[in-house]
Amino acid sequence: MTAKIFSVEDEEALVSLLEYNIKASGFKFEHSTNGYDAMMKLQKSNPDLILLDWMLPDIAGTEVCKFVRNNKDLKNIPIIMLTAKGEEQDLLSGFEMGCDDYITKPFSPAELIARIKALLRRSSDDSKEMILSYGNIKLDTDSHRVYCCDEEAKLGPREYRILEFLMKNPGRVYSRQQILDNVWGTNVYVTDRTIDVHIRRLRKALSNTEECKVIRTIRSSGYSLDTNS
Amino acid sequence: MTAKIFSVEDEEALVSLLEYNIKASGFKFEHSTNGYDAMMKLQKSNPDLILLDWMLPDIAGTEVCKFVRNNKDLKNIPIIMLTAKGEEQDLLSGFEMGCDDYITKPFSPAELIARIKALLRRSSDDSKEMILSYGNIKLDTDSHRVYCCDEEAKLGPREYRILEFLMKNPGRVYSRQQILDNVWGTNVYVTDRTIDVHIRRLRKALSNTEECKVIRTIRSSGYSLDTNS
DNA sequence: ACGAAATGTAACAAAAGTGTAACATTGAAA
DNA sequence: TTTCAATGTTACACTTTTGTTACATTTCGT
Repeated sequence: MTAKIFSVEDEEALVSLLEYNIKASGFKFEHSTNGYDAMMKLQKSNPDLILLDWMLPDIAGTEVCKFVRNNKDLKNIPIIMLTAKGEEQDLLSGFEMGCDDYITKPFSPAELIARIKALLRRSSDDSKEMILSYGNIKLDTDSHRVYCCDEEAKLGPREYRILEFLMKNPGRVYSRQQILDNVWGTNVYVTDRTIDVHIRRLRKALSNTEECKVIRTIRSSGYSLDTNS
Repeated sequence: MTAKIFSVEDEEALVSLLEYNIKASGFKFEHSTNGYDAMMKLQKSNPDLILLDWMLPDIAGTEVCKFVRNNKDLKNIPIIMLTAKGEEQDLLSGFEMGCDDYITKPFSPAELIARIKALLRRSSDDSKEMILSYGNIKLDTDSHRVYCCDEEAKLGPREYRILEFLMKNPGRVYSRQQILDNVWGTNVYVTDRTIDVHIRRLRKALSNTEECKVIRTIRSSGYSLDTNS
């Protein structure tokens, strides 16, 4: 039952850090030092989670990611990408490629382990493709499409992630800080007001009918997916 | 309630910078200028977070880190290490030692504070969802909704927090000062009479039926959640 | 019953929180 | 390159909440 983590990473020092911490947390550990080797080994290994460095000596992380997502045996394995600091632009392409989370180097093992556990938890109780739904809203995590009263709603990536996050616990109130931590990631400096604006955009996109107004404002606390009472 | 930050740092100028910014952000501040002193003081201090310079006059930061991690009372305290720029090697050893985050000198106070807050948030993740109930009153901390005789009661944020506080110990009498400290926070100066007004508003919002009148006044002592005798 | 202290009530102004639109920036696509 | 979509920030309007004050009412000891 112990999960297996597969890392694709060329920096030797980092590999031993990863191996040490991952094993210390009770997971199995395997790894490749380059992309082609990874693609070869992954088939046999069939791990529960992949740690993927975005900059590999041979090919880009995107390629490995694409390979995994196009392989029917591997496509549902969660991927955490490791990026160098300041390469924020990689993040979006990474998420578009189908990565589930990211972490910037250098990072704290505690945070990495926390993210690994979070992802494993998520992927174990989600069956591969999942359709979250609440009221008249449906969100397909597989195709990243959102339907509102049977019409497709067009959301930007950020709005999509916010909605996905809120839909995991309908009714629950999340503070702006919690939304930031979960959608943007920790150690990202963004004004609280930014969330208001994205909530506004989300509401606008989900305003086909009155029935669709499902984002509640809880003054001085945050937002939740709920009837507006 | 306010977190205590313990810094281990020998550069005097940096200490005052730290002290100023940390206090300005509402945290308590303590510090040592060397490793041995720190190890002595930490036991008694029991802070919520440690800021640890990696280069100390007497011993290496690793030693202090190791000491903390091996001490059962201190082992769960998050540690942020301060390193000089470009000493990537330190980072790895630091993380192996169990540090939770790092920051390179020189750093911006804003970033430091942000990281401190992020770590504190993570370590005190008290997202316990529960439904408090007393008599005909139900309070759902998850959705921040309050029901009185099965109807939803609309409370302002302050009233909500007062009720939540009172509901944690039904029957117990709290003085106005205790309510102030717990709902408003310490170091806030507000007239006692303000509480009377909020209690009034709370009662008004919870006045569906006679059954709902559950806030008792204890003359010259305070209020409690209780049957009105 | 009387007076003093404590509490209830209502009204008001200030402060805080939120909604909204407009703008600047950035990266990706054409 | 230009163009466009996504994003984050800011400014302003608007609403709700909040704390204070003044006055009414209650409680309690004498």
